[in-house]
Amino acid sequence: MPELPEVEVVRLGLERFLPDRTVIDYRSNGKPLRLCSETQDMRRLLIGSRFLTVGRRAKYLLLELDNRSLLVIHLGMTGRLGLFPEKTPVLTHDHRRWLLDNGLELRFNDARRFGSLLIFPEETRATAERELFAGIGLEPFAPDCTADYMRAKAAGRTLPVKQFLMDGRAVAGIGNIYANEALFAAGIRPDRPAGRISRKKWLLLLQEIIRILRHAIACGGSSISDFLGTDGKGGYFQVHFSVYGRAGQACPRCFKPIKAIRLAGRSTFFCASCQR
DNA sequence: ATGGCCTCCTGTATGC
DNA sequence: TGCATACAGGAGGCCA
Repeated sequence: MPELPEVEVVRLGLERFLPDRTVIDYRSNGKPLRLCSETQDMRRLLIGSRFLTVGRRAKYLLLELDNRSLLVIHLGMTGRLGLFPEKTPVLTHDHRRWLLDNGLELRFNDARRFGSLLIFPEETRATAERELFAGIGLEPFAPDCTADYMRAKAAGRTLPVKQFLMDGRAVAGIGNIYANEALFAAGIRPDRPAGRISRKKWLLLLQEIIRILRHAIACGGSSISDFLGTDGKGGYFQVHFSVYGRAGQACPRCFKPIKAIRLAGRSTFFCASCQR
């Protein structure tokens, strides 16, 4: 599922095509999503409105309209957004569709339906955003997301650092893949208690997180099985994976076999020799 | 407060 | 081939 880089790739795709487009129609196939606003609210607030900006916070996409309402989209594990000519056959998991004034349709496809689509009118959007993002940490690219900040957040925590990164309350947008990759790059074992990372290691880890996320965005994200950008094309950062999904294969640094364990139920990959 | 576990849902891979 | 099982990139809720 999409982590920060994949969501950012989708955002960049939408940003090229959505601004200035007016919504002509909205259709739902009635299948429930994890969270979804009522069809009547979507139609009332979106039809006749024009998209202005396409933003992102953590793994959420924020689409602002000219009536100042805000469409919030979360892709969950398998959500995809794509733009298609109106006549394109609708696929099984195309759950929601927005017809635009240029004959293209924005479609939300989500096999597992863990995604969310929420519309907030101008009056409630500020409150809604505050509640939605209340527990979410800093964006990794934000200037105030520093080693000292991370160290302070992790102080006293015995939780494995991988879970600390993925949990999003300190730093946003890092999921299973990029947590694994960043910890390898920084030479830190995923099961090391978050509170037992030195300042020097936090400096290195943050630097690697930023480098890897940027590189992944430049690669169009990671497509393991189902991530696609809005243009329907996959990313290729997966060819740069050092540890993720590489159990038993040679560590790119020392050539010893990569280990696979489960941490909080999630697949975890690391090199026991390079990561301490 | 913290951390572990479970759940939502479907598709795919693997093993018997 | 068919069937059962495990697992998948997220995230929120519940419980000890």
